[in-house]
Amino acid sequence: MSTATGGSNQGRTIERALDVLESLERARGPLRLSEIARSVDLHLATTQRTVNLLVRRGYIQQDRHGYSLGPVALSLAHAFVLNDRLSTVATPILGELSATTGLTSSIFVRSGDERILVARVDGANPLRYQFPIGRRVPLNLGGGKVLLADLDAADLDAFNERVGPARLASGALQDSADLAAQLATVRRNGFHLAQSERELGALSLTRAIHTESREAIGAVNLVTTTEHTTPDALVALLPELARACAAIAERV
Amino acid sequence: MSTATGGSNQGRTIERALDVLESLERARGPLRLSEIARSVDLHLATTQRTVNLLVRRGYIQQDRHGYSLGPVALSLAHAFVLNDRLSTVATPILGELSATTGLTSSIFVRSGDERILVARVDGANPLRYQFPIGRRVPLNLGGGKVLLADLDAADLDAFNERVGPARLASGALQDSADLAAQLATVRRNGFHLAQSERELGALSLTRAIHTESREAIGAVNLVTTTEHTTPDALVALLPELARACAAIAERV
DNA sequence: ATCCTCGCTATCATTGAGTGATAGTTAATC
DNA sequence: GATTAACTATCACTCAATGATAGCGAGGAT
Repeated sequence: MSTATGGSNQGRTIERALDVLESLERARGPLRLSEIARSVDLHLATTQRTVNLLVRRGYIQQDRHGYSLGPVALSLAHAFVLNDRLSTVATPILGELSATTGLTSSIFVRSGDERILVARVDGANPLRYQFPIGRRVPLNLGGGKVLLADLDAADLDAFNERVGPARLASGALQDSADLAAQLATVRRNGFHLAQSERELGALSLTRAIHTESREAIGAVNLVTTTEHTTPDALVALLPELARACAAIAERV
Repeated sequence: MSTATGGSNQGRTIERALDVLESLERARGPLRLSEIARSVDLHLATTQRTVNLLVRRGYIQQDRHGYSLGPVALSLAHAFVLNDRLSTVATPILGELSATTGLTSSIFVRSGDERILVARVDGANPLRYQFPIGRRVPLNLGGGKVLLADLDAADLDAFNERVGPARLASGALQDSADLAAQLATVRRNGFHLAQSERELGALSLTRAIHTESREAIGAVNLVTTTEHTTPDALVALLPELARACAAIAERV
């Protein structure tokens, strides 16, 4: 339940404050002080001091139902969007990509053991389900795999250890052998084609953005549904996708 | 330069981490470690530990030019937008308000000694200048005054002491007597009409959202320009504005 | 009325986590 | 190849964070 730095011992205070913030991020409604304390496994007194400080600074707000994230979250995001090189460079390129393909395109980056959607441009055919900016999504599900492909065996094992197997939209679990096989395919092809992984009927084509030094700094995604397109037709758009990735890598 | 908790001594560690975050929020580009240290007045070693921790957690990212805010800012904002009662309740009401008036409407809340734009709906006549969601704006400039109107003399003095006089778009300073007079007008009229305060040629009509207990939880804003509307015509929209505020207060 | 429970706040002795001075490393620049 | 810049690592000291406990106020139940 907790992001739990466990009993670890360095940077404890700040780490705990971030745990509190993220417990509110995950919550689907206001939390009581005691609920926060429980979810991050902190003493009530410690939680109280931390929460009150974050309230004073606007990171948390309180109403009669409890505590939730405060408006400063918006300020940070606003500043991020203004300054972030990758998202400012990528947005117009996603615009072209969506214009030429007619599909929704998006870009995401790795953050810890998840990925975060950083920018999105909707295509002509709007999607039924939402994929909103800022959302945290598993790395080992759908297009996230292109960001795992470069991990060596030890790092991948450690990753699997930390996050466990992903559950597909079908309900099936994706074990580590499945994942390893798909990562090999990604390495061979340079892209990932996802069919009903995150969402039933969803179809996505994803490619990593590599710098000159082969480091993946993010990935670009084309999303559609089986109703609109066939897998083969989507893969046929790979050159467009690759061009967008190259253009972003060049300008970032 | 620093948000400086000064030499104060409680919650120091977390407060310093937030200072670091907000120094990057204010920065108009990547900052070097030493620049962060200077701007928040911290020892380099302390800054380094803090920054590295925030990098590990995704709140800060590093590139060859230095440090800037990380993508987790987006995740927090995403969660805020999903959960915040006020903004979810207000958005459709702003939609109606903008539809009937044809103007851009927005809602902001107080956060510390500033206000933060929480939601906005554009009108038929798009504005030349941007007023983006998440932006921090002075409380003592433009519509922000409706959130200061209920302060007693001592609190207002303390506020003026902390933030100093606002500078109007004309370049003139607004001293504490100016401010006090305008706050009295706000109390009498129940709204504030701003003419070229934040931006030359801008015209805005603002009203606070009061709960049953008379507490102001935010404010609603109608913005236009002198080219499109006269002050009198804008004030004539006050009933619409008041209705929106009442509707929000009722449902929040 | 009286007794609980719940949600939050306040106090305070203990101690170990954060601090900051210093030295080290890497990489670029002249 | 010397010099600067940017960041990292180490470590003894001490002060700030900690957590146990007590307190307060509001709302319900008996």
